[in-house]
Amino acid sequence: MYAIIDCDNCFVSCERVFRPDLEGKPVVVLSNNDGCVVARSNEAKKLGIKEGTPYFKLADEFPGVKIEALSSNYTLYGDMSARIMAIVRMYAPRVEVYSIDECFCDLAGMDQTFNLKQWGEELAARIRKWVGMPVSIGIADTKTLAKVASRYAKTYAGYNKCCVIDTDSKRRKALGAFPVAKVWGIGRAYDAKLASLGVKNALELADKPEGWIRMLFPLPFENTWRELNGVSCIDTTEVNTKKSICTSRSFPGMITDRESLRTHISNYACRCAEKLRRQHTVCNIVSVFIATNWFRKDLEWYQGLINVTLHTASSSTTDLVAAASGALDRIFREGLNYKRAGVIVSGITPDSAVQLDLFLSDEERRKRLDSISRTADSINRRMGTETLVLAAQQYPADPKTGKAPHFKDAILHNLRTPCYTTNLHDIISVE
DNA sequence: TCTGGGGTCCTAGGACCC
DNA sequence: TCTGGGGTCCTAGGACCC
Repeated sequence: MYAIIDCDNCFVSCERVFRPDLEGKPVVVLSNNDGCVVARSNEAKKLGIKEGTPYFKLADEFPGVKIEALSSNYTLYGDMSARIMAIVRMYAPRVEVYSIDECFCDLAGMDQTFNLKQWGEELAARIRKWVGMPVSIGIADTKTLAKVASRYAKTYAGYNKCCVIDTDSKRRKALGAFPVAKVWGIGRAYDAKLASLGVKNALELADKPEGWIRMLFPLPFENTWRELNGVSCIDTTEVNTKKSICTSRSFPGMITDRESLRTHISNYACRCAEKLRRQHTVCNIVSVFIATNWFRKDLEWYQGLINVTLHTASSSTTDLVAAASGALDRIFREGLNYKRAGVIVSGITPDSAVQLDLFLSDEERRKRLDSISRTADSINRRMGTETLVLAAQQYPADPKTGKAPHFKDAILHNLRTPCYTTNLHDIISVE
């Protein structure tokens, strides 16, 4: 059996823990640059606010409605998430953190010893009490069915935050009332195709013969179909080393000059290098992309993407920044208004097994990797991010203050809330 | 004026090899 | 009229997830 523990409206709920005045109100949390809605409270969902709605359109679409909007505060959400996962680990031996707001537990063996319904209700109550986060728990034979169960737990108060699907009759009943579009692994495109084939609910899909699935759908879809029929086939082993790492941003305004773009790209490459080192890996492909504003139909649309192969796999900031900077020059076009850029690293392998560069001694490589990047990592960990940066990462100084702005300030967060749990200055005082 | 960021896997098609 | 068979690698793009 598997359990999924899923936070209810995660980002909004994190904010409400420290802002109880937001209870019962329509609340949304916004993406970077306060761009669009990424999380909604139940009240906001009820109003009909869709995920992904641009913030600037909210006022037009909902005139006269008071909607509380907040910038996203990932430091807060990450810390709350870690606390929740720590509690889950007290309740189950094998926990797979699937995303910031949900995790799977492999309950093999526990189903004989525990009353799973009671176990889930207790866990949900404990998380609510200790962290303040409402969670919904689904338990079933497969992850896909557990997801179905968790949605029932979320929707109907009668389940007391935990729904268990442990018999075939319960499975059929649950799937029969479940729209196929809400099944984990079925998105817009598959839903449209299934609708055209006359399949509306999850049970109708589960009851189709295997040959029908194989003929009409690609491989991964078959796993979803199996899981709906109670055959577990979505891997449970947690993948903790990523196969590709991306750092990208949209700019609050538009950028036309190459050197500003280079500063941003250098910062993205640096972030990628840090992420590589954190998972003890190196990469040998560095990709850079730049793009103009897709939404501005009045301006020329351009997207440039290029891959650069490194002679020696590396996670060194200097190597990656140099590669990304050179790549930028090959795709940059004069006279355009750039809105978005990013760096992707791939070809990722463990840093213990690096193919040596013919022209670089092992000692030299180690020196580069360890002495510079690792030292910078430890200084930045101790003194705060961006205490030590490459000159290439430095933004031009503000003429008024004489200080160079930080990378993390290049994004708008006008509605940001405090880092209640991770910054001493932000701790709430109660009078 | 203002439209996010970070991942996974699979497939189709083209260039090239023998 | 009729133009093989079997690979690899790369790129671009599409599907999905959060």
